[in-house]
Parts: sequence; C-alpha cells; structure tokens
Amino acid sequence: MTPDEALDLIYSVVASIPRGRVATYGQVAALAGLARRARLVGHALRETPDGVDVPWHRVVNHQGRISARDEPASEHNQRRLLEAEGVRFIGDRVDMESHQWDE
DNA sequence: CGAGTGACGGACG
DNA sequence: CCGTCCGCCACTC
Repeated sequence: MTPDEALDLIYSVVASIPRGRVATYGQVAALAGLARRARLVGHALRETPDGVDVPWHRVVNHQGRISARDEPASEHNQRRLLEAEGVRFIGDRVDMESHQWDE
C-alpha cells in the first residue's frame, strides 16, 4: 500500500465519524486496516489542509484527551468544536463512555 | 545509516 | 488513576 492510499483510507474513516461522537487514533487506524499504526493517523491529521471535509476534531487519544501539537490554540479549538456538537468533558478529557464511536 | 522525535497505545507496577 | 517502558513507523539530521 502506498502512503497516499493510506492517507485516503484514514481520511475516509475519519469522515465517517458521526457528529457528536469521537474515535481514538488507534481505532481509526484499525478501521482503516492499519493496525498498530496510530501514529500514522496522527501524522495524517497533522498534514490535513484546512478547508477539506474531514472532521479531524472528532479524533482524540485513547484516554479521551486532546493530543498536544504545535499550536495550543488549536487544542482549545478542538474542545470547543466538540462541545458545540454535544460532546461532554470530564475534567480535561472526553466522556468516552458516552461519546466514543461504537461503529 | 544510526539516533532522535512525535496529533499513539498496550502492558505493568 | 498515574508514571514508565516499550513497540510502532514515518521523517529529519
């Protein structure tokens, strides 16, 4: 599989996460047929150009926390976007029990 | 080519 | 529940 094909798979999986639900990096990787390659998912989302139709904010780490990145403002923005669609937080983490995407 | 570095995650204490 | 250690893998020096 070429790197581009892997990216397309990742984006298509993320695009299918329902509004108000969240998925983990590892979950996205597994659904894309890329087991144990969660880091690749993080890399893919990091490279995602703004404006494309990919709800990157619905992907959080396995603990329900918003992963750190270069721009702290983007992290706060992600939480804001999630809360705007009804996702509730318990402290600094998403209430995975009620919001993780079953699939 | 080896070492370091991540939008990660599971195992373990 | 938390910190650590490791496996993983693309990328940069």
